[in-house]
Amino acid sequence: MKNDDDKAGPVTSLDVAKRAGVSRSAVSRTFTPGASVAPETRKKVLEAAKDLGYRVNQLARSLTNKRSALVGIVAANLDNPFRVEQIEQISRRLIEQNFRPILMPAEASEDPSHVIGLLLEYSVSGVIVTSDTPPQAICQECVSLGVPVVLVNKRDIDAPVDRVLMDNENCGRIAAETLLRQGCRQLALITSQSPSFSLEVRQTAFLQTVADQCERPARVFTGRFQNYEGGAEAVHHLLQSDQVCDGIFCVTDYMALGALDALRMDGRKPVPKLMQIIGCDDIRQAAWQGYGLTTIRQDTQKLADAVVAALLTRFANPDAPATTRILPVSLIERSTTL
Amino acid sequence: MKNDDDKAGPVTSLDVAKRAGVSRSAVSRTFTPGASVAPETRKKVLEAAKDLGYRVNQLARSLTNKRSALVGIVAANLDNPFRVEQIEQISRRLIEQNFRPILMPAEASEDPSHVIGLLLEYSVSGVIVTSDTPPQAICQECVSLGVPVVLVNKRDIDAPVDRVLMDNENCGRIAAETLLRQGCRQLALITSQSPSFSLEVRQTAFLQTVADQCERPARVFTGRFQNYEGGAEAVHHLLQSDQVCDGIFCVTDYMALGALDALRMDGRKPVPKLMQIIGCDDIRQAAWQGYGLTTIRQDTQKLADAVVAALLTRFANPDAPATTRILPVSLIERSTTL
DNA sequence: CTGTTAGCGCTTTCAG
DNA sequence: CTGAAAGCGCTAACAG
Repeated sequence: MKNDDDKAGPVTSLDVAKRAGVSRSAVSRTFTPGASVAPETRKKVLEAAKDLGYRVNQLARSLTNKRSALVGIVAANLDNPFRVEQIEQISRRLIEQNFRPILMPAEASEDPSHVIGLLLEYSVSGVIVTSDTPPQAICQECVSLGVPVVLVNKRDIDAPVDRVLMDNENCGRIAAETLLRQGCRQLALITSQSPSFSLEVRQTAFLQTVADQCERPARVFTGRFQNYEGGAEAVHHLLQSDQVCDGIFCVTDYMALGALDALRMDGRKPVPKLMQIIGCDDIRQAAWQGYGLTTIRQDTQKLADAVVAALLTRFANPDAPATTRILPVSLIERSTTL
Repeated sequence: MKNDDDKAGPVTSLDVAKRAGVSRSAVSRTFTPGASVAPETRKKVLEAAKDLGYRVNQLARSLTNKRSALVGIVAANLDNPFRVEQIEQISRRLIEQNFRPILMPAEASEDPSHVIGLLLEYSVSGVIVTSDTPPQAICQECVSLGVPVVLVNKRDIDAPVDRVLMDNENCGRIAAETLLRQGCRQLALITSQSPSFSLEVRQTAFLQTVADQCERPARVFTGRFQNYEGGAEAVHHLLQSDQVCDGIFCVTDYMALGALDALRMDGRKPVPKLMQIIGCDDIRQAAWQGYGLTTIRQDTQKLADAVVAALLTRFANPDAPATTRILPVSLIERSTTL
């Protein structure tokens, strides 16, 4: 039933107004949730809009509102399946709440400032950072522009930004306690040479727990990168060292899979018989038949909920003090532990 | 050196103009690539802008330009690492070209129309679809609104939209020829019960090539889903069938990994000795030590380049006939073939 | 090269 | 509840 006007191009609220025989304001109100329009008027407008194929121009709307429904997501390390799960869940929640996520993949090393600047030009109403912790300066700038920043699994910072973390400390603790409970006598920690904040916390908690509950301190082996290859590399160091070891905590599943494969390839230390291994994150690959990795799960859905909740709360109350949400983790036992 | 005015809020071009002692137009021109401004003026403007912390409001700019730099990416199946690589590369290219990608994860099954509608409200200047082929109606609508659509690895459609495909036909052919060349006598095809367009083409080409070059036709086994579990499921069917078979083509690496693990778990058909297997896509996991999957590679960087090129070309020439870009593929031999 | 003027499409007071 | 009018921040035509 589309009635092409003479002039092509997108249909505006004025077109709809004319056809419905009302004013632009009436049209606007019809499409503004919670505005007062007579049911009669509303009906006429809706009908005209449908006939014409009208769509609100959100850009124009944002211009007056001073706030768009655009939200930036700054993400690095998309090769790690865990990161992907995070951003997928976050995007979905955002869209459910009628936001539109702008995805900004960032180099792992690169300073997120630049990318955040790019977002600011688009009047995003919020920025979610899952890459490196952005410098304080840019956070301050966002805040002073009224753009909330939510940091996911990032270090604390001296700026009023909200954070969502999973309970990294507990990850390390649970890993250590589980391995010891399963009878391991000499533990090892596998991590990356330049650990991010989360990894650092996991490491420290693990090492501390081992120190507290076991006579032998855990040994530490590292790979250059926080990925599959890094895990394999660390295992090579471990095997070369010829030191006794019967239980490993890998700070991420992504590294753990590399470690596990390297261990199996080598063959001297069958898992879990002579070597037990626990990862962290519960990426889908951990559950694959070929791996069956025991790990510590964090629920990316809950994480996404928390992130979006943080954002919404902040919109409602821009001047509230910065908050930190810590999400619980749980052990998932599969076949790499006894 | 930020000079807070009395009135807070974002700095506008007028603020900069005043401070630099010029008109708003001069400011606008300074920030418009390829506009003519006297170097002197430009300098003054830039300085004032920096002092004030000015940022162009792209939303306002888009409103006059009638075209934003927003580009929608509609993606499903983000659990498949290959999809993730695609969208990561595409996002990066887009950002390099100063676009901003809006990520719309879609349910695999769901009709992309709705999601595209959400994008249209934001005056996106293009839509890239890697999920299911959207219905013709919505494509028509995009086109008539001047919003180019680029389909990635999707079926052709009766609407003027550009497509980027990899050479799926060659994938199937190469797989068949390679397996036969390596001495396989009885081939099998593993695919999903409801194959997407790409998979269908790969299947058909594989089956056809086998029919042409081998006396025994290939057998087909399917899993319910196009994923790891689906691959494993198909292998179970294959093993249960008790039919002879010494070479498998899996239509995606993602399925192939599940197939490989199931085969190893079972143990009766060691790979590659008694069973050779070839996947397709070359996801990173295929190269993992634990898998070493022989596969057919498509270069996601080239794909991203082609997608963005299609978009740019279309901007330059909106009325050109629809194009299809087909990207070459190549065999990567690892350890699941002899 | 520069400033003035007139909108882009929408929302939002403010009277009626 | 409704319409008229003003303006969000920017750019594009046009004279100068």
